[in-house]
Amino acid sequence: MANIKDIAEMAQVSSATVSRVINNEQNVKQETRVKVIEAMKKLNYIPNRIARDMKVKKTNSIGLILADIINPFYAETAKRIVEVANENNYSVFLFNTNDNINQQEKYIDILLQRQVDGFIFASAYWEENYFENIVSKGIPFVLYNRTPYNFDNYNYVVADNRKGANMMVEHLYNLGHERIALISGPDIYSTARDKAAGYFEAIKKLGLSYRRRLIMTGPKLDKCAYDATIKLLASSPPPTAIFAANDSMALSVLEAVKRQGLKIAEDIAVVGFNNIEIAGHNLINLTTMDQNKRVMAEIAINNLIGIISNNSSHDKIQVTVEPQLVVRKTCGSIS
Amino acid sequence: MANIKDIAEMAQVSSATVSRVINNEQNVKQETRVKVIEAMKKLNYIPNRIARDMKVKKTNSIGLILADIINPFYAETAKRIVEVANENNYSVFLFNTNDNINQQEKYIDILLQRQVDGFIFASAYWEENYFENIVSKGIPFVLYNRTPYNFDNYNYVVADNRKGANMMVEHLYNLGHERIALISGPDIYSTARDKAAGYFEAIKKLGLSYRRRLIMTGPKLDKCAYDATIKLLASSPPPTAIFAANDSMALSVLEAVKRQGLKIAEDIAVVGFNNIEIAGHNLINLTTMDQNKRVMAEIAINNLIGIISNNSSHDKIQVTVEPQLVVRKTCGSIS
DNA sequence: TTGTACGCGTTATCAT
DNA sequence: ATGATAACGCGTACAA
Repeated sequence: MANIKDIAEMAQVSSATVSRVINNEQNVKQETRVKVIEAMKKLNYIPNRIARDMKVKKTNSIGLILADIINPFYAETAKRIVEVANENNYSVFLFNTNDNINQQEKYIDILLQRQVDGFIFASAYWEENYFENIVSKGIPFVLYNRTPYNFDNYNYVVADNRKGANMMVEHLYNLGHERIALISGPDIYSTARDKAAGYFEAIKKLGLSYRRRLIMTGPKLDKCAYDATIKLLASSPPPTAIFAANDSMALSVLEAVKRQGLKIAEDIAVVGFNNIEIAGHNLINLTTMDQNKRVMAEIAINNLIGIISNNSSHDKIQVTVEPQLVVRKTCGSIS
Repeated sequence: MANIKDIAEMAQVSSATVSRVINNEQNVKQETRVKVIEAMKKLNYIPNRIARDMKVKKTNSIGLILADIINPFYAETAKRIVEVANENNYSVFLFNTNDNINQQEKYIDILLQRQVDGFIFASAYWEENYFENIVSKGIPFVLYNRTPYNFDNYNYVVADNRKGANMMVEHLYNLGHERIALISGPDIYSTARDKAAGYFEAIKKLGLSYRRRLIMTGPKLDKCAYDATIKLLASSPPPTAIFAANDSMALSVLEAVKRQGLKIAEDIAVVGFNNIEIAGHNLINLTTMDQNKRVMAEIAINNLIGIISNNSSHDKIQVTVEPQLVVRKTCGSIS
């Protein structure tokens, strides 16, 4: 592997000059520039980026830690984040916590050692205390989608889940539903908390009676959503609508409803949250809340890069994106 | 940011000793070890991994370049690759070519500069010449799923797409179909070529007549599959079965069939390839070929890591995994 | 068991 | 416009 000195030797210049042409600096004679470039070609030279990074103390790399890349919601945001990062000459390390609460801290440590310039967390738990640790190191990060319980001082890009859930319940109410069940993730996710809060808010606002029986939460999400649905359908009186806190869970709900021989929409309304791509498929037609993932992802990555380059950690990025109701067919229509 | 010297100073030892405790070497007195560890804690020390990497000439990082993380097929393999890599103390850089043929080479160059220890390519095009360039640099890589036209000397993990397609056509034939359409990606993907080859092989073997009209290929995949289906259904006589070269396309085919008011399975059989998770959903029930992505991904990453650590680039990893027919409902049943 | 000294491949400073 | 050289933070002989 040729290095900068080999090039210098072959081109009969100093390594400083070679460095100049590598970095496209202008103060170098055209003639010597071509000499150097030829030498680089001849030796198949590849600049050693980590040596450079060590010197300039910047790696142009970021860490993306997310909950589950299988979930289309995360896949869609990961795609956009990686794209925009690359366009700006950043590379991204991908980590997948698989919602395993112990991985997070380990991955952060690895990324810190690797000297990343910043983080995006799409995997935060409600109770988390080590973000302070990161800010104390002065390395910027933005929380995506989920937040820990105390995040007023952090950068974040989230959806207004409380409002979205509220709107969704109201939509179901307007369709004539009064027994609306909620199937949500566990409280360790801020998204689950906020959606539950919005749900209760709406229940109260609309004067619907609160039924503990209709609230299902659990850690295994998809698998849990299926089981929860079976239970709900067996209860009496059963709910007339089921609100799943995300589309992946809603898919499981649909599956359970069908398996029980009930007609979706007709016998029971089902709605989700996220608007993942498959939700719009005409074999699914899931009514859901769109989060504009593409825009959310862009805001997150662009601002992270902005903070990194300006080093102005003064202005916090705190964005709450309004979700939008997407009415399809699983919720049925006004009779 | 504290460095190894700061620790050495505070702990009243040499930096060499600090290095020893960082790397958990045994030849250091317990007493001094704790002194050092305390100093590290006190100064909130984080070892600078890129300085270490430069010294030892190994980064424990790999590059994963894939075609489209949105496609569940790639998402599912990416997840497993990242998981196994992490378990083995490797970090992975993720790049998404979005099937843009120009990105690939650029990303390879970036990864090379970043001194990755190896690559996994799940995005190769049929015509590609720069892999030789990488082998000449001695850095190992494995081709995943797709291959370029000349890959006998490379490591690869692929499915037997030819055989899989052949089996699928035969399955449809056994169900009574004789006009079987193929909707496939363009020939720049080895997977598309191989599936087409298997399709023709079966057509011939079964004595079915070849109809040019029934073969649709195109670059835009999903969108193209939808349009192709519309055309196929309008042709006369229309096919009685449509074989889509992957599940994502099959989903679009299903969508088009439904939109045309036809009954899936009853009026026309539809089958896919990949067995992505949603294919098993009981609102979809897509008949498809399972590729055992989890195992394929494990083979790829484990072997890559093996090659890296053994440095024995002698034994090539060349694995072709047998796909397995998964019969669900979109293909209909024997009447 | 510990310390000294050098090198990894760059960039940056200061000369010239 | 170019060169000499000192960092960057760490590992690793080699010596002690």
